[in-house]
Amino acid sequence: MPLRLFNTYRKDYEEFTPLNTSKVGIYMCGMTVQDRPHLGHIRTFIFGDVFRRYLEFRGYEVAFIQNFTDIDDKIIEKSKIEGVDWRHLGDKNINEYLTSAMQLNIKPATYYPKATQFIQEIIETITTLIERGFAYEANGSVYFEVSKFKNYGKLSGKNLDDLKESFRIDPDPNKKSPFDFALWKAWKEGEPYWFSPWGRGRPGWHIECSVMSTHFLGQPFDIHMGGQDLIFPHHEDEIAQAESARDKPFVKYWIHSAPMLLKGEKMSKSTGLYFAIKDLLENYSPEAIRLFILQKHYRSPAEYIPDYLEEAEKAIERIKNFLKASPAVEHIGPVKEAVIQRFQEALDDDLNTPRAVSLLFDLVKEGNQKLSENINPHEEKKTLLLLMEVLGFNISNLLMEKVETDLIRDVVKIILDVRQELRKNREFSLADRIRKELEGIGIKIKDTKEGTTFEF
RNA sequence: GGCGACGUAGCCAAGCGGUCCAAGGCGGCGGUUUGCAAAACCGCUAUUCCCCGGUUCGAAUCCGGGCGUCGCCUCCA
Repeated sequence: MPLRLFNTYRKDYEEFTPLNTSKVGIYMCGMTVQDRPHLGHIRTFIFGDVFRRYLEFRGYEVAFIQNFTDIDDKIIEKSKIEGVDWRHLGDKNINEYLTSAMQLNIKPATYYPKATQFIQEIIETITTLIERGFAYEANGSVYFEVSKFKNYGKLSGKNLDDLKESFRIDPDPNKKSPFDFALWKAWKEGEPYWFSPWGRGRPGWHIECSVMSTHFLGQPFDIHMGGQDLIFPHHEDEIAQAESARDKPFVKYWIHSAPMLLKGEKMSKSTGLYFAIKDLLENYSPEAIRLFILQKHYRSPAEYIPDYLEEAEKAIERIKNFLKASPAVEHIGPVKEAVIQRFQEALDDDLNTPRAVSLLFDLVKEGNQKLSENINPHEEKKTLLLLMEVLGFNISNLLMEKVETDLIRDVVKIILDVRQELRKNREFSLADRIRKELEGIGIKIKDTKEGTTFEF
């Protein structure tokens, strides 16, 4: 079965065939780090994570590059407002991302290049673009001349005439045309700078991605991912730069994920309308956040309200209950091939994670049925764990009990033993009171045929 | 104004020409189990897929026209 993906460049589904038979290169457009990572970013990155895991599951070796753009206008602006060094601001947000990503079980990238680590290569590429006649210098800045690149607008479906109609900002007087974009920005007092053939300055916003992606993955490379909001102008400009610098196609497949909405509006740094992922992780489990995201197709806009995370939390609870209620699985032993087949069909179909997720719950249901008939559901459980692994759920998290020490366990056991006596003597009101009070401090107990169980 | 996406049960969300008299999750209702709970199981919860036309033997699925929502066109995952 071929893997079918929606390629933004063709605006249609395409069968995935990597440039090299067994190796796949993915460049995930990461954050510009002027602000804290939020749910919208995480949605994109979790899809990237699942896509990568699925390719690995299918036997590909994946090089996954995710950048941090750590120098640009907004970072400088924001650091001035906050009165901190721009590097400090960037590092803070990068660390916040990496910590949250780890909690969310997002596989670490092969490399996390930063724009400031590639200034020399950026300068070289800009020099090439000038030499080849695609760029020009003006007052210490360098601009890409859009009219020189014949395919401009191909990715975003825009043409220069339409853009002309809709141009909304005052054109920079240094530019030959308002569509031209900066490759290098001349230094201004109080701003960070690097030395270049055009004087002091810093890179423009799009060039770092063209340079870093091809540095690690070559040109062309297989997959470039990111949010839909990057299609224009960011990715359009990346194509123009890379293809003009090297006369070679830039990227084979462009994969874009839809935005996270908040009260009907896009969650975004610029509006301040967002939920920082770190804050969310204080109230919800990483598994619930992942489930919530994967229950929607990556190309559909998704509304966020806290209730949805609550719902996902309950759904995760259902899976957890099954995992805890069923016996541990052996390493060897059969899995449900038919379910794995359907799982693959779902993900082969442009990464249809909602359909893939539904199989998880089918397995839980079948497994529970077996449990209630006293049959060991080892096949269901084994298959479930396998599928969850591919979807990036942290299995040990699901199986792990929360904060508890041996001492507390022993104390609770004593209490429950006494309660058991009360129940035997049919002193239910006292037994119920113990249950209720234990629940009040976060210890849930269940009376089953095999005895009373508890969890924190 | 230009370009694009979408509108499926109380809510979230798959399905994209027949196998759909429409997956899965949350919620609700009834039952089994339990001293009562919890968990779990069983059954029910969209005669219909925004509206109106059309194509077809057959449409949630294709086409046309409405209405509505969102994204991009300026920094954004």
